[in-house]
Amino acid sequence: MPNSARALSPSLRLSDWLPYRLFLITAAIARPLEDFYRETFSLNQAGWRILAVIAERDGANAAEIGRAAALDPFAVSRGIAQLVERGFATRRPGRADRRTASVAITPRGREAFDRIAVVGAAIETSLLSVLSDAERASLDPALRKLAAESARIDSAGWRELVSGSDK
Amino acid sequence: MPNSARALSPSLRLSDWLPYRLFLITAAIARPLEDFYRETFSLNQAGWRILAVIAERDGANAAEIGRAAALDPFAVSRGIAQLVERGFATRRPGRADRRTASVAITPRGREAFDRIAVVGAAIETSLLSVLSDAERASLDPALRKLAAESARIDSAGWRELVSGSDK
DNA sequence: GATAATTAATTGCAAAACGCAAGCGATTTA
DNA sequence: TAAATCGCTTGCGTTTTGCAATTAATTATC
Repeated sequence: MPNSARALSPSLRLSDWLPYRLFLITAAIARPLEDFYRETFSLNQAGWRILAVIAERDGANAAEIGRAAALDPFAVSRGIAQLVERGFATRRPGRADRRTASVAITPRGREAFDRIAVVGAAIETSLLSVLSDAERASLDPALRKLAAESARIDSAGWRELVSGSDK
Repeated sequence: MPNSARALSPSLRLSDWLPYRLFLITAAIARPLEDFYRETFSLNQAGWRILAVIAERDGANAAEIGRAAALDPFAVSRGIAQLVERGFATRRPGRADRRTASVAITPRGREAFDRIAVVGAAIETSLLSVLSDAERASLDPALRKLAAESARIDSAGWRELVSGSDK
């Protein structure tokens, strides 16, 4: 293949581009859920994500939360402050290393999480209901691989992508 | 099934929850690309998304751009302003209806798009390379269906999700 | 075992992004 | 032709972000 073909059009066909398609789906899903927890509990996205993390991993520290919720340390710190303010979480110094924060969910926080989770579960059910069994079955491992590869891409940074033909 | 079972634990297992998994992948992919176009062309997310839309659909108006890029009219208007300021696009009144804006990409804008598209294409290639042929084949229709269903969920709003067992 | 270096997390502040009311032509409807 | 509507933009107050600097705790060095 003459390389002029590529030079003429790297031509991302936007509507076919995988990251774009994932983005549109993710954005459409997130919107109604966000409306719900904002109106109902005055939580912002970071607050909700952190709440969800500590609902599953009670007592996590800020670094763990950040990793699980894709938030930088600043956002985590502010998000925790919001949850504490709402009475949804408590923050105490970690047992072993007192530089770390141990963030625990409160009963009120658990209650809020459960109510948001109902909506979240309904969204997931709706989504899965339009897929065939075969699609559902192959989606899981595919997403698992995509998660691993996207994490690699993220940590490697764009320079790796732009320099020579990788791999 | 006694409804107490459900009341006890709607228990979203966060790490298995489809919207969460999609979100993590999308966020990880978006980060390095955003770093690239921010550092290289001083574009923000909205600017890049609009640029990508007009690269494919030259002369689109604000409403079309908004739909394709998941942006509200305010964000579209400001994003266009940013592109015009950078010399990447021009804004003129529409031919038929002069209330609408016709946004065209300039040669400089095309050039910037092509350079960003190279990085974007590399990301996609990387992602697809970790999937088997079978996974790649079933991913496309699955995402198509998920896109349709997520759009429906979005436009219906959260009230539909929380009220009675839907469908 | 004092001191320097590193780490985890937070705070303060300036810059950027956002939400929304109001505005302005252009067009459609009555 | 007057009123209503539409497509888009602007202004402005609020919120969110990004980052430097800070604090407190821990680890490494001599």
